[in-house]
Amino acid sequence: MNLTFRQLKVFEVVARRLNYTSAAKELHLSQPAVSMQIKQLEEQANTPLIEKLGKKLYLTEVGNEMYNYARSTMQQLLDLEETISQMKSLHKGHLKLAVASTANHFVIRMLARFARVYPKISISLDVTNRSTLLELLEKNECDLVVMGRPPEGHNLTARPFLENPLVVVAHPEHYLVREKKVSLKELAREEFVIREQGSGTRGAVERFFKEHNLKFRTKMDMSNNRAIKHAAEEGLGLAIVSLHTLEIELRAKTLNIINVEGFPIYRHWYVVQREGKRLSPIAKVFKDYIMQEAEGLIKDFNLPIGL
Amino acid sequence: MNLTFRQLKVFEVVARRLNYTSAAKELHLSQPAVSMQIKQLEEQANTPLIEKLGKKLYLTEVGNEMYNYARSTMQQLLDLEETISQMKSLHKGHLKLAVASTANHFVIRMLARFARVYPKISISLDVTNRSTLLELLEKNECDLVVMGRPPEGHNLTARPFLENPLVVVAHPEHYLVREKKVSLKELAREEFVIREQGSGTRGAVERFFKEHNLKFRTKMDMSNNRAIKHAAEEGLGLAIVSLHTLEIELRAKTLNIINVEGFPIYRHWYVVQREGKRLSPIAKVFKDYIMQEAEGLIKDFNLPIGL
DNA sequence: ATATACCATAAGCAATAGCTTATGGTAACA
DNA sequence: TGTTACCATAAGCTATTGCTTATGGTATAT
Repeated sequence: MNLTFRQLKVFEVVARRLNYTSAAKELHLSQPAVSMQIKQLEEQANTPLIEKLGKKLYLTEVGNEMYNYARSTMQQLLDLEETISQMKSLHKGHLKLAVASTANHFVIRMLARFARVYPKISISLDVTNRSTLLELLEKNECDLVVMGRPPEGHNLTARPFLENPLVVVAHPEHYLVREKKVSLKELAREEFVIREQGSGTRGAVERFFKEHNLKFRTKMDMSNNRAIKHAAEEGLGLAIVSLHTLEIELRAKTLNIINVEGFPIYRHWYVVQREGKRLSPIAKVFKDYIMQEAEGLIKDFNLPIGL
Repeated sequence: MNLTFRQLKVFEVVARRLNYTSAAKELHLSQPAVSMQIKQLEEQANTPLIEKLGKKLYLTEVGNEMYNYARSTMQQLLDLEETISQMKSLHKGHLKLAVASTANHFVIRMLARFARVYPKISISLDVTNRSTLLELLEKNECDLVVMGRPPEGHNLTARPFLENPLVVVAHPEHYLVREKKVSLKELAREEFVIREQGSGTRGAVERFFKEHNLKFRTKMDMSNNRAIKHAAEEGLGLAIVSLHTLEIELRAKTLNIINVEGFPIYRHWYVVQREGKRLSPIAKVFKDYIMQEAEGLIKDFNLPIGL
């Protein structure tokens, strides 16, 4: 059976009005055009759908079934159109994000504002490490990723949208905290608690030390940012972390920033997507949103760090 | 939006396989044919449905919605086909009947057997009086009617299928019951309990008396057949009823048939439909069924009446 | 670097979908 | 009995559909 939506539409009108001529008017067609559509539909169904007794039209039993089908199908089509149109107009839809652990804090802050503007969209947020992020991009399992500078050669498009200052922190009683200016040489004598090998932060710090021909000594490395800060609080070593993750600790004065020569190391946060990826409407809007708003939002919660 | 079933079908395969070439094979088409259908569907939706990242295909968010829609719609179409095919093959369907009150008894008996043969069909049975039956036919609100001879000039097709003997009954103690043969003259001295004016039975009886130049005196008329018989049982008068309605009373010996000259009056039951009415398959079968089986079925429960 | 697998695009062609106008037939109605 | 309202059918026309084959581009794998 090879129906057309046209046949169903015309049949729906005829079945409703039980009158070809007035159906033709409603459809802005000639009366024979209607007759033909019905005839074709009857040929497809291989059974009469409408019967004429005297002057009046009646639906046959099969015709009645077809009428139900026509209405149901056309309603479904309307629903689909509605859904698509909502998706396009961003009133609905799903946004799949993934962010580096370190970016979690301020991305969530931005998401909260964004979600208030588009209340009907739903969001998946995966907070994970760098290699998993790259994997997600690879498998096209998310729309956008927020992370540090991605490696070359993965067919990724990355746009920096926010500075990511790395600072050195220690617990308040650390002797370097009192120093007005700490040289790199002094710093290099310390031991550090820092993110694991392969993380963006770790890479940047190691490069920084290498550039200055200094040795970087790690006391401990961990994949959990909170744990790193906690270790620093406990005096296990100095920590080098993104300023954006320090809000609470600075407020609570459980950690202090050390004013080191050459610091903060300015890295950047990037919005990353697969090259050639056609973003969903909502993803496109979110990307624009963070590109524009990031600076302002961060300022709102940045604390004076005296640098 | 003006989709075609073809587009949906092709899209369904592509969305399922996420591979144009293999979809083309499944559909026995060339690969460009598939590309074009998808392209057209995307034009209709005015948004991409499938995206290619590297070598792999992915559904966009809207594409996923469309996929759900396509599957649902195609499933509905299958259901419709199934329903129609069942209707055609008589495994399903609805039979709308109406019968004269007097015919109720044996029609139900036939229906019971019929329903056993076609267990999945449903039946509406309207038991009502003659004028309502004609109205139902007029409005095409039933497939078939079983009644006495219908009047001319209603554009009806009527076929007699069963004799309908009208007999005179009285309660067992009535003095005429004992008579071997009662003349019409004797009968005419009696008063009768009978169906209302306009009913088939009443018409036939009045015509019968008129033909024999006798006066027909009614004691009481009622539209309910059971009430008529009950009145006769109570001795209110003689009743003239269809033999087919007497099974229980004869068995129970609460009424006796009086052997009157010229009785039974042989009338007929007719299957009636609107002229030109296209019967549904199941109605057609039922009509054939009662034309063939009526005699045999009636014999099964006819009682000897000693005529 | 080359081969391979896959999709997009273009050109061309036959079938038909989808109308239109004109006309004919029939039931209802006055 | 003619008139009216309605549906069916026929003829004819155009735009579109739905393919095909040929070809080109690109990401991945070797």
